[in-house]
Amino acid sequence: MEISLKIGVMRQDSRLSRMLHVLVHMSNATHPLTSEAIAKMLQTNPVVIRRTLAHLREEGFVESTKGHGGGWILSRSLDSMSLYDVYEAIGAPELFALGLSSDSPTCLIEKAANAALSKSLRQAEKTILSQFKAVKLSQIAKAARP
Amino acid sequence: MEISLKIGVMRQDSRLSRMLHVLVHMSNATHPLTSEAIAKMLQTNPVVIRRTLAHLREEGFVESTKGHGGGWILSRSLDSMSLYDVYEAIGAPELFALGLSSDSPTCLIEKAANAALSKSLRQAEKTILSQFKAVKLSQIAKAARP
DNA sequence: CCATACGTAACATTATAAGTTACGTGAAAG
DNA sequence: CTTTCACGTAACTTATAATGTTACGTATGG
Repeated sequence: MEISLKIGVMRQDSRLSRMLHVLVHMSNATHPLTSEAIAKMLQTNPVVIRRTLAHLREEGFVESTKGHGGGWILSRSLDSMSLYDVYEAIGAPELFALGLSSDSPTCLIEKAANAALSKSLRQAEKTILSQFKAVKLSQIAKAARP
Repeated sequence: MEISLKIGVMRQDSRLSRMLHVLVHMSNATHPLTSEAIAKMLQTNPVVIRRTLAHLREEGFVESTKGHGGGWILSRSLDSMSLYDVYEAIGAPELFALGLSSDSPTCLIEKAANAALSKSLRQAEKTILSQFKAVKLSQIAKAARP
């Protein structure tokens, strides 16, 4: 008898969540963290880690070094990084799962329906992004201390 | 030579958008609208229409009749239906494309990161849903009149 | 020179909305 | 009563993007 719990498969983009997690770990580390070690933390694959962290490196949030003793380190303080910064760094992925029926509808009704919907979503986007800007990673680190 | 424009494929859930569109059309119609006619409006397949409208029927927003002259009609006024009502009727689908890394993290840092993220998202959810509640379909219909 | 660790291309997997096919049921037209 | 229409629904396929995996190249420290 096999008791295999199929753990909640994510169909949503979890990169932001993962990067927040990693960055705080990095700030606690005294040595560079290897992709493999990070992958173990996040229960995923080293290549996935490298891929996503590469974006953060491009934005100057982390640095990577090769070879012995290499890995990933923070290049800025958690206090200088907001949730928004990380979100932007990974490419500002789509926030919403709801979409419009058509890009450029000719039907007036469709236009009006899309307008109503996107007005609400734009408003919510403002809410999210302003909250993202208001949260520094240092706050997360602080909240994680027992 | 074939010039086939691959029109923007939606990877997001467009059911809400589509249903808003359909319902307003229904309110203007003097006869029941067939799934096929609706599918043509929305540039999709009749079965997709029946599937989604079935939810609205269960909630008492529309009725369907079979056979000659059959199709879909509104059973309530657009003025009595909010965007939120439709959203709920189709099953209150996931609003956000961003997800958390794990359902029940044991890592304190992961917990803190997820908490920060979901706090923002919950706030945004409130924004969206309260806006959905504030918009009646009759407003969309009105906005669509030239 | 060898082990380590990132860089990256190429490919496989997965989940879900969406699309499609097929056939059943019921109702109106004749 | 038979035909046609239109919904009801099961079963299957498709599409897409994040995710996962394999493989190999490159740089670095010992």
